[in-house]
Amino acid sequence: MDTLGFTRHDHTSCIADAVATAEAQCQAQGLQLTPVRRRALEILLEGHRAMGAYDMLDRLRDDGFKAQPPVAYRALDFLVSNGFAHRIERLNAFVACASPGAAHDPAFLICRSCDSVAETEVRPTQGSLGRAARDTGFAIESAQIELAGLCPNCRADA
Amino acid sequence: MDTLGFTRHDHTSCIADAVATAEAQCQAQGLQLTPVRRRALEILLEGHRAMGAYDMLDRLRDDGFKAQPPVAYRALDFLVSNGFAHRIERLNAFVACASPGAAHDPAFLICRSCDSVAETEVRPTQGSLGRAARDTGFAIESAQIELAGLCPNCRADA
DNA sequence: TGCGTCCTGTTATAACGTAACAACATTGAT
DNA sequence: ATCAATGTTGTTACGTTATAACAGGACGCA
Repeated sequence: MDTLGFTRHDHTSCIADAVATAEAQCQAQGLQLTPVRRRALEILLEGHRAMGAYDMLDRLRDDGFKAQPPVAYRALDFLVSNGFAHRIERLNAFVACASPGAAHDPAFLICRSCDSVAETEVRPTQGSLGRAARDTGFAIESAQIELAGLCPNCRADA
Repeated sequence: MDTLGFTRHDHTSCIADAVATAEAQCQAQGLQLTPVRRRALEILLEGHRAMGAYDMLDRLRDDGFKAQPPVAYRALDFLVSNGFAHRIERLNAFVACASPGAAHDPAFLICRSCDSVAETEVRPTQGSLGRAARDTGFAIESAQIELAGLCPNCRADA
């Protein structure tokens, strides 16, 4: 069980590593990490923070991309569907994945004060949730677990 | 651990009971279960099914309410903030609460085929989630757990 | 009566998301 | 070499979801 996102770390290399992982994985799977997609990933990685599609759009425009909404949504869809990012439903927003490449059922710890997001693993079919699903005959296909609260940094401020 | 929503039951009395519970609770807490709010609750209760705010709006209009979007959103906000309904983030939609009156951290089993929703209890601060949160110093304030899949009825059809 | 509070009615607009089509590049088959 | 298939981007236009802001009505209460 690994939790990232609220802790200090070497952020420059954290970005570089994540981009390199994405590159390698795209290479291996015949996916194209095009300039917009790559830049979108970098932008997400800059903060471990949820970012809306229109904020992403603005950032892409700042970088000189000709960007209408579909451009941002397509880049984000690519990142999400290939496991490089996740969508945070509660915020209508997106975060970079903390462990790209590894298949996982993520759960998110979302700070209501600074929107930073930490990601942790979960096995939804185990424990009480899985039991409840089995009891009713429900077949779980995907889980979305979002916990809201205060991150350690914002707790310290308050 | 109780799971409702996919099972056969006496639906007429299920609606009546839920409305009665809401009435009693409003009485007790000095809340006003006004006509729009009451009707909105009844509409949600008709199916154990997620319903969008604009669908609710249409239903209210059919019933003769003069309704613009804020009317539906206000009624739904009232129901949600007093525990008579829940918001399903994943669907931008709402369901009636399966155990109104009881304080609870709900988890939802959402059928991707028919949008019906079952509700089950969960204690997010226990188990691996709680452990992960404590390890990082994150203070959980609310949890939102949504499992998507196939309900028993839709499984049988397929 | 006049004040405060809560609720509703209404207008307008913000925020989020997508359908659909045109243009271009890459690849692979013939 | 050329053609078709596929995948990506650029663009317009629109659909869906949600809220700000203000006016007016109902009710309780000093």
